[in-house]
Amino acid sequence: MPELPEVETIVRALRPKLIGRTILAADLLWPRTLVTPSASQLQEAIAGQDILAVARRGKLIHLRLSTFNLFVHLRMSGDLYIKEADALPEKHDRLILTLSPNGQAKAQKLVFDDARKFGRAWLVREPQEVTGKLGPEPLEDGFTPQSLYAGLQARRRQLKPLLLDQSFLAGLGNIYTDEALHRARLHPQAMSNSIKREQAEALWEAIRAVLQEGIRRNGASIDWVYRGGQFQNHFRVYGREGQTCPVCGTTIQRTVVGQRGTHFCPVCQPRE
DNA sequence: CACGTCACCTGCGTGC
DNA sequence: TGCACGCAGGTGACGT
Repeated sequence: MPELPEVETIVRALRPKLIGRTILAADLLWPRTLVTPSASQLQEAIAGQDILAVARRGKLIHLRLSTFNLFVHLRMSGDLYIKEADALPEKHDRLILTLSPNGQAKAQKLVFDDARKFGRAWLVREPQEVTGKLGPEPLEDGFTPQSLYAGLQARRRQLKPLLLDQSFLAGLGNIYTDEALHRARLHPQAMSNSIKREQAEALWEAIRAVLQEGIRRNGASIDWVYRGGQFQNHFRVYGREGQTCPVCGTTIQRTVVGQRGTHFCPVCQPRE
């Protein structure tokens, strides 16, 4: 489900409900969900931790706690939401955190739900332990047309796998990469070091535009997991194989690049 | 360093 | 209805 805009949407929804509350207990239902610490150390470490801030780094959800930092990566099918404490456990619940009551609100719990079990959580002292290898945030000031151009020149890789590499840029996934490349009129398999300065500028602009539009529409919901987003109704290429390009009317093609389904317009995005 | 392949998992849609 | 198959928003560990 989630790329940067979907994670940002979840973070914005959770932030006002979580800040100022205390985690009372943890219940780990699928042990591999927790990378660190060990399941036996989790309870003692997390009980009594206050939630000071709720943030996002790339696709990671970051809860800043009194003395620890909790990170959650939703991977393919994860979701994170608040339920009433007396709600029945569901089939795909993997980690449940009991929250202190919030004013007159009833006791609640923060649930990490993940059908495919790819999602992961970390409870660490230092954020760097989890975020250390991530590339720049595409919507922050450190990411500029110049830095993107320099990064592209420094590598010799196909554009799509490079943009999916979280150490190159943090937050793009399969959908937003296809959408950004289409907006920038670049072929997914163009080599990064062949990109001209003005093309890099167009790509920078396209990346920011698709992410901002995704956030504005509360993300994309394209399967049974995520709810509420509208961006899926505005895809130009993703999932539109056989339909027409909204720019030129050509039939959108689907191919496979780096094991990922890849959608593009052969006219707007010529291979050259 | 770049790339291909597999592994991790479950569930849904399609076609026979 | 059942069943096999392909596909899925992500990443990490391999081998070449």
